Amino acid sequence: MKDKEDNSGNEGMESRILACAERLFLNKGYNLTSMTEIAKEAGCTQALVHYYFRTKENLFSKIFEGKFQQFIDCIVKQEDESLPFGKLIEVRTSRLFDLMAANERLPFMFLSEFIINPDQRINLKDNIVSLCTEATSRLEAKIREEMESGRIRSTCTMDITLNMFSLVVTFFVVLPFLEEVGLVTDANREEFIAGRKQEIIRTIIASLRP
Amino acid sequence: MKDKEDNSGNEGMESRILACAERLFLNKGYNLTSMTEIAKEAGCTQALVHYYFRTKENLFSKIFEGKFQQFIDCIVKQEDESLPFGKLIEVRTSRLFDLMAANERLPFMFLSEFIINPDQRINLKDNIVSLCTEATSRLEAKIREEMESGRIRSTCTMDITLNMFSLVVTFFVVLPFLEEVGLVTDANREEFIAGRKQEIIRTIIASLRP
DNA sequence: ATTATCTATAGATCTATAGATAATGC
DNA sequence: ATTATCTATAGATCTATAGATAATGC
Repeated sequence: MKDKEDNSGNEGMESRILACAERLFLNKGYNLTSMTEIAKEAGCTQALVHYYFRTKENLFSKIFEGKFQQFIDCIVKQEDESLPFGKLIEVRTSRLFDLMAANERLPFMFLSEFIINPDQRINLKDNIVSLCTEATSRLEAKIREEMESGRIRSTCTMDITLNMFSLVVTFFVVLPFLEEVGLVTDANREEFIAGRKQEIIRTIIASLRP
Repeated sequence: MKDKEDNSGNEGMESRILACAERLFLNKGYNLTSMTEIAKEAGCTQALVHYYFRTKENLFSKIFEGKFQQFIDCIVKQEDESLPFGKLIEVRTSRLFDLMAANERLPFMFLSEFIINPDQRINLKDNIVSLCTEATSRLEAKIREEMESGRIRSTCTMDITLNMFSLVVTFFVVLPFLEEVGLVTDANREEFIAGRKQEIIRTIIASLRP
């Protein structure tokens, strides 16, 4: 009865706190966000935030792990294996791109929390390994097959995966810069993002031709 | 007489402090590094750090701007314009890659300081714009020429630049993960990095074929 | 009764500065 | 004399907790 986790309406302080904490952690990372600030945003006392989540660590973990799971689920989702190779790459890239578009601050959260404090906080190492294995294993066989039949140039799964990841994620990390600098405006934003998505897919596929 | 900035030997507390601060800021970002910690590492009192640099902000700016300038100088360096297009892309990518290899924590410093606090601290916007303009302008004409003569597929400077930047920078951001997870070890590290460098160049060039 | 919320406060930091003392260069 | 260094401390935060009070469900 306690874990409603509803979030949908304006029901209850607990979800208000969670929502505010999520937004703040995503925008400023763990260390720059204070319990006091979360409380102020949620409209309650800072003691109440501790009442619900005991420690800051706790609150952060809850949010981070939720986001991470969501990320995994999306990536690992079973795709149609019968698709031709090019289409498969396209579907996968497209899905990663959309996920990032819906969570633009996610990479920043990862960087600021996981890379800075490798030892500390969350132990997602195993999670990450299995994610990578899962994400690449089904691709691996297909890639080998394509290479052997000469339909793509010689390369490896790691490189293809890194290329996909690099192109998609960096775009969203760089986007705020482009906006601040005026290269992307409110008017052309949607179009710019859609265009870049197509270009990334085109780049990956074109780069694989023999 | 005061700004020796020698750094080479073990001469003087001031350079010791600068060196320690640089290392700490690069590894943990501005907010996670305290003056106390810098002092402790440098082997002096925290008051002394203030004596030399007055404020933390000051100390950080000095280091950050130095790094940024170094970055600009390296990117913008005049290359041989007479090189064939493919070679030019290769030289440019290679140079960016080597710069990153020599400053693996740089992207992190950028992210943690510039993206989190866009308004705050350093006003590098103009610097960045002129860097981008400078970096792409000389390429622009060449790209148009290649496209018109059909030697590369239809694309634009922005996309090529983003591709280069994404592939190179993300690799170094991801590298610590790959190490932690065991995919890259001390034994294969050098080889892995060199291999990835070649693959990135190959990817960019291959993706441009008509 | 139990659950949700507040006030108040202890205990850690951290930045910055004032003021004392040691080292150095004329 | 000037420059480099230290000790001590003021003043801001911040996390976490204790203890009081208001709201809610039987």
